Amino acid sequence: MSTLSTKERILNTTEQLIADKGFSGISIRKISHAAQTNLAAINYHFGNKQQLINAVLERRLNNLFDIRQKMLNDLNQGKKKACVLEQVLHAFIAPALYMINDKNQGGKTFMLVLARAYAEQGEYLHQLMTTRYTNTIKKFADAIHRSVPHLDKETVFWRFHFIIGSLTYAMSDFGASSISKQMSESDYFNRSVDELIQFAVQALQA
Amino acid sequence: MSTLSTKERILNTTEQLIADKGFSGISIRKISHAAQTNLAAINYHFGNKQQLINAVLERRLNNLFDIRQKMLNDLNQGKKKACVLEQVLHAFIAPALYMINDKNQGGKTFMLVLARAYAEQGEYLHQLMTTRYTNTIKKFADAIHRSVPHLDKETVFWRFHFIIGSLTYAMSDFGASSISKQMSESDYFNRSVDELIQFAVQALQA
DNA sequence: AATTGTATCAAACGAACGTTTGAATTGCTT
DNA sequence: AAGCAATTCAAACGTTCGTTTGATACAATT
Repeated sequence: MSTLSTKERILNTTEQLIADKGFSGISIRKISHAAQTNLAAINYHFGNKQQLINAVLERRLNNLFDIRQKMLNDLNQGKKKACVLEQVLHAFIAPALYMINDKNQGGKTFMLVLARAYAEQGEYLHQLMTTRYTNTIKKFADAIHRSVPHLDKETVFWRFHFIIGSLTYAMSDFGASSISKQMSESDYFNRSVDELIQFAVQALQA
Repeated sequence: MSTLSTKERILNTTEQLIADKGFSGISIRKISHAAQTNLAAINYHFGNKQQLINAVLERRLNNLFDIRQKMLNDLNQGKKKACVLEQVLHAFIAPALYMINDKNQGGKTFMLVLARAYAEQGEYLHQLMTTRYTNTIKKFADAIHRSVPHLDKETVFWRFHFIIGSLTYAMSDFGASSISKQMSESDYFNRSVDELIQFAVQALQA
């Protein structure tokens, strides 16, 4: 427990509090108390509140997009032309949903954080997508288009957009886990990945 | 302008401010000032801040679900057995997106409010869906299932869920309107409705 | 005209907020 | 052991927040 540095403890605690209470439900006072540190420690380590929030988001997003990029690269390694739609979508969707099972990191917690961030930190996320992660996103859009060449580029763009929406919404529900309590949690995850990918495949194959 | 009652002015102003700044960006001080009324008037008319927010959400949602229910009823009137998937989805999706063009009401504004509410007022929305609007939602799920009887009920449930996610995400983007500025606004809306419905149809027809 | 209920207003309340400051404490290097 | 930088801490700053209060203005009814 206490092997974690103060900085890491603040990051983890902030992530958990955002997941529980939302961005509007946190304060650096609550965070510092829950992280068992001092009020000023947050400003010392992160500057101010917004920079702390940014750090929480970027820590996980960097990891998520790294994994996505890696999985897409592995797909393209064998054949450069042919792209199986199902595999491309899997490389995009699965890392997001499987972060949840990563017990070492608070993956499930971050799913809720990310879903909330789409509404409450939209500007900052949009900025990230159009700068740091834009290359990866473009590569995925290209790969999808290559796998369904009969669709025009604009339609692919729209549907990829809708799929991202479905994924975001699904992630949000995982945190809330408001439906179908009859399954075990891991069954629910696996089923979600399959259903979401099948959903996306069906939506893209006209 | 001033023909509106103070109560209506407060509702409209609150809606606009939430769309602009998010739920965490509003205060009853800012609202009362922007609505050109007094601080205490809000508590007088609505009780407290949360009840004001609830009133903003319910005013539009009641209208939205009324229209959805009506359109579904019109579909079922002719034939009771056969349901065309495309029409059912249209009855669900179109009212949400066409609220945007309703200039009399601040439809477009509310789209942003609703998208934000999914993340920031999740508990209250979920409560609304499982109480006041549950009948309408069930009827849509049934109608969809009847139109794709070859899919098992659980798959339909999942995919309907994903479609709601896509719709929510799309609505959120309308407010932000961050993409494809080349089209006119109404063209963009109409294109969105068509693309989203086609997307949903494709996703549901295995 | 007097009365009654509705609506608006300025003022004040305590609480919680983000940030800053300067002193204490720790951990590492010399 | 001394010195130095990195870290932690208690305390305070000014601001903003939601809510309450009691007085005032308005409208409708008797």
